[in-house]
Amino acid sequence: MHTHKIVFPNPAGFSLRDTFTCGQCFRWTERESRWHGVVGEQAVSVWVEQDSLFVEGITPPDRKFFRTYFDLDGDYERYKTRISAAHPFLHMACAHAPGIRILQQDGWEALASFILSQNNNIPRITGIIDRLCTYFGKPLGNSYAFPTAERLSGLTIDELSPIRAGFRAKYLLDAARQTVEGRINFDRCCQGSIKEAREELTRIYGVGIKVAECALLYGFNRLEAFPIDVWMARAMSAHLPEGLPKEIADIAGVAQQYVFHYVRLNGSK
DNA sequence: GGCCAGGCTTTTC
DNA sequence: GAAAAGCATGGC
Repeated sequence: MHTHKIVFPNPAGFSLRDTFTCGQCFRWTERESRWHGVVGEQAVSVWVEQDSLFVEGITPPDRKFFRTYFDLDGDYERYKTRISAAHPFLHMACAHAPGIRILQQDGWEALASFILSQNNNIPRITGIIDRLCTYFGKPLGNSYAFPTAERLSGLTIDELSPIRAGFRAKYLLDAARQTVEGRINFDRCCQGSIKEAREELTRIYGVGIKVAECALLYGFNRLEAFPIDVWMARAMSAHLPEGLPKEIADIAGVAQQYVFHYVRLNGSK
């Protein structure tokens, strides 16, 4: 089958595995040393060879889109330097930080995904989202797009039951309906103050601070968002009881990702 | 079988 | 207001 391929210089230390499995996204799987996923309506495979990052699809992958998606213009060396300097514990977390980059995912997809993440574990979240896409997403060859808010907004709880989301189904439907009705201002999530952005999202039934912060960090390019889940809460009380140093408030989300990864691997001690 | 998982809403004190 | 219960599901 004929395919199209684009190539980027691979950023130093960038790890697809760490980036895709660190809990920020749920739709990438590894097969035969390549990562397969759907972004928007593009089903692609991605891999690293020597110093190059390849993105391949049936249709030509949009170069600018993927440059943004992988945050290839983000200076992660600079982020690590600043975060390391802010606190000894952060210095250690950075020293163990693998090549994670914060993906710039679609806002609606990130919002919906993290609504489904609450009081749940990553393997099961992945399963629910996989079923959600298979049942309700637009078919794309062998895979499916993430379903639109429009599609989901017309469903009932019963119709959503095959995805086995449990009590989260009603939250997802409220998010879809409010989005379609124009009650959630996505521009404000991207460009308003972080407080305004939070208010915009927590208007949704079932969206609290944690889910809002995740959606903002992963889906709305807000690096200052700082999600605190049970893992982060343990790490913060053990190592940063005074809170995150304010001089890195603008990149708190990046620090969060390194700490989250560190404590999941090593425990909070 | 109890506990936990990238929590939030509702109820109760 | 703070604390606890209830919520669906599945892996361990």
